[in-house]
Amino acid sequence: MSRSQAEKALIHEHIVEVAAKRFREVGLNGIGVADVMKEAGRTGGGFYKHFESRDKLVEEAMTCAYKKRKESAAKYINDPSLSLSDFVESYLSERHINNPGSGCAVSALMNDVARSSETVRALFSAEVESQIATMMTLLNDKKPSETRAQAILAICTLAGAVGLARAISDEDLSRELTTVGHTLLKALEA
Amino acid sequence: MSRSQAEKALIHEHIVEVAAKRFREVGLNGIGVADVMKEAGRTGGGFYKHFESRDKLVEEAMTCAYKKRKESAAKYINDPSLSLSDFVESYLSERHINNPGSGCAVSALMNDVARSSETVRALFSAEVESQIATMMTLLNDKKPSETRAQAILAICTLAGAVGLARAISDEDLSRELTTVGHTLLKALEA
DNA sequence: ATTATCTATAGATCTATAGATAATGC
DNA sequence: ATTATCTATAGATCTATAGATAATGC
Repeated sequence: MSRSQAEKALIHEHIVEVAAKRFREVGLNGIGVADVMKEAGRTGGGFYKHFESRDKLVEEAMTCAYKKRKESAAKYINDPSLSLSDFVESYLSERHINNPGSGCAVSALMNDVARSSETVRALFSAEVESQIATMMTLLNDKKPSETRAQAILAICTLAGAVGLARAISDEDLSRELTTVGHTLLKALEA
Repeated sequence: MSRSQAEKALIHEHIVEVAAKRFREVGLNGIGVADVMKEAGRTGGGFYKHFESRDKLVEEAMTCAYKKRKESAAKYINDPSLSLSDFVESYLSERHINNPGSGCAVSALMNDVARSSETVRALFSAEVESQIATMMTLLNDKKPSETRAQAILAICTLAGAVGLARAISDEDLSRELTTVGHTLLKALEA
């Protein structure tokens, strides 16, 4: 019934990954610890040998979601054949809109985070700062003095568009919102 | 102990107003019906003589929040001394960021709505469509063919900025995000 | 008589803990 | 012996309902 410490670490990581996915799908209060454990293939009672509290799971899950997102954003910086417009297209894609569980936690959970602990909000702040840095790298700065302001415009627009597109039931309007990428790119070129 | 039907209607309206405020502050699942009743000066048990279910309260509260927001947006359209930049400044003001309970329900609850019923999402869709129309009126269209795209850019940017600014714990970064208004207005003028 | 509100509570769900079980690791 | 996991449950909270109470309105 018991496991080795190495196995426990893998199980711990798996629980965090399941939570990171489910929290983005149903919100930070949308699933209980017993169900997260169940979906990770464990029983609810074992939870508190892995986490001090539910809040700690939320913190680890957010950190996990941010880390995975950074890894996926890195390819747009490292691959010279990919540019800002590819990133924007991917961020506003139907695939991203329809799969919050594997997508950007910033657009999926900003409202939840606004009502969360200082710790969760601090992790979120660091992630937004990191996303601004990534965006600044993707903007090949014609006007260096405006690069940061442009990066902030891009992030607010993208996060807003995805958040709104997911909330809207009218599929045509939802799709229309994602065309904001073209308007944004035009505005950044000007 | 009982009240007249006229009084009941006033009480009903007051319960909806309390819910509209509290839902925007703590999320659609952040407060129970008993506490809403208590804050409206009633006891929890009377709730179901006013609403068929908790979901119905959410629907009425969202409708109420949208209606009040439309009234407040109307003055930017009707008063010729107020322009788009005044609206943007007000939307991104510290006052709006710090008071979600009396602010725009779209930026405060988009993530919650994305996980809600078809009815709630349909009400949200109509509100976004209405905000696009308002924004189009505020944009004195130099290029009419692009007015709608520009309105969508503005709404995504503003909703995103307010959502992010509320979630971020770093006050300097939060304030910096609200300067996106200048970048947006410049982009719309170009 | 009807009904708006109140008190009380059933039933479901959630966080966290206690104690039992069975494998690890010195 | 230690510990990772399991079963079971205490205590809190939430939606919804039942029955009592007291005012309205024909």
